[in-house]
Amino acid sequence: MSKPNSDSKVYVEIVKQLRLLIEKNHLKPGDKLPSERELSERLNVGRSSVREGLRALELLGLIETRRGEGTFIRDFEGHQLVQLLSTFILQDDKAKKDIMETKYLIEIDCLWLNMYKATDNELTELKVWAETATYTDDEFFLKVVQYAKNHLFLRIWTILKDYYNSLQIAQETPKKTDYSQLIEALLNRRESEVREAYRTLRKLSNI
Amino acid sequence: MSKPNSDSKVYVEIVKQLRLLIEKNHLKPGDKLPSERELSERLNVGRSSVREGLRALELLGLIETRRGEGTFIRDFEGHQLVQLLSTFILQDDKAKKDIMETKYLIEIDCLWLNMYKATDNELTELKVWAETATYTDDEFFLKVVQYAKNHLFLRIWTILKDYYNSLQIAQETPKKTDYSQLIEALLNRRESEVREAYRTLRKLSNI
DNA sequence: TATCATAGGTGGTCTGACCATTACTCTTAA
DNA sequence: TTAAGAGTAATGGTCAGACCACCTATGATA
Repeated sequence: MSKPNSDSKVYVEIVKQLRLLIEKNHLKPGDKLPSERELSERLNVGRSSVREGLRALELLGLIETRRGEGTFIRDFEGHQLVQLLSTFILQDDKAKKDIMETKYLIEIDCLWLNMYKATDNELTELKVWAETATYTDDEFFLKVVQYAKNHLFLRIWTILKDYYNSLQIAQETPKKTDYSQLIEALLNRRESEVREAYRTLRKLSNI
Repeated sequence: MSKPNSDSKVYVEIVKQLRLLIEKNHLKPGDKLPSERELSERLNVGRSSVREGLRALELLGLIETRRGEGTFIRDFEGHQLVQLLSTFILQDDKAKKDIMETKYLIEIDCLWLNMYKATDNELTELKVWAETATYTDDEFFLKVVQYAKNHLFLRIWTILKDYYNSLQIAQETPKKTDYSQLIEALLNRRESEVREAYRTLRKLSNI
């Protein structure tokens, strides 16, 4: 290691060096990293230390290793991370409640945004789909969130959804009429009606 | 490893086993994990593999290791998750509108949560503070978000706030009366009143 | 030219060794 | 009896070397 920088652990230094290497060489997802042995030599550290760093990055979903081939930069979508963290973090009930609560409120936010942003055409189209097609709850609300036309909400909701599903909460599937009524309320552009429809769909007492 | 389960890598199995161990023994943040050598023996794997798993968890902020002492579960109530998620939530979405919109809606969500969760005492205390102390808008809403008692919202809002501030949006500072009226509305537990007060404070036409 | 066996490179894992730091234990002195 | 100290055990940190399993490219052979 060029700069052990006193007390920092070697594997952390490896991670930093790898980041620099990626940045310097403009490496993109799919590109190959140097082999473990080469990194070990170039950085003047043991191969096991290199591996500790690589394994951490792999668990984060930032790289991908294929035996016999090498280590590659990954096009990370984050699902790996979500899965892993959820199993650790979601142990206490408080966190579970937070996730449910947040997901619900953001769904309502997106419904609200729909009232102002979605066109009648879009909503009508959505309604037809909701009444004819077969879909999961996630698929329905994905459309709702998409129509809200806010990329941030889309991203946040997507992550929340993954966490939420990993909770394995027993829950009745809403009826088809619940969904179409919700959209009907959106078409009427009546906030209270929308909230009421959502409450019914999710079987919530308040909100 | 009792069940190598075909192709899964050993260090991933280690991570799983550790999770089970934590769950089974009801280990809390601060508690000590078995030593690397003991884990290596108990799970019948090499110590280096154990270390790969532990290092990954450490980089995620889930555990903490102290040389000479041992490995401990960390209080991951905290920021590690946010940090990691934020990098890919907000990496290229700099759309001003989205950030503003999301921040406002989440602030309203938190206000709403306050109506149900915050005690009269808390709100009164907050009101006194709002009328006497000097504070920034961020500081005020930080308290609001905190009183909402939802860590997820707290994390999301904190990130949004930073991005929002980096946008350098010209905006009038709300008056002190705006803040106290908002809290007054919370104390009355009237949703419409709260929304109206927030609208006034942010000088928004709708929402 | 097409096919296939071989060798070399790569990650995956284990073992054993040594160091630095901390915790523990037991002796010794006040 | 108690407090201080020295010595020992345990722990994480790191390295080196050895295999193995797998993939790829090379090159010889049919």
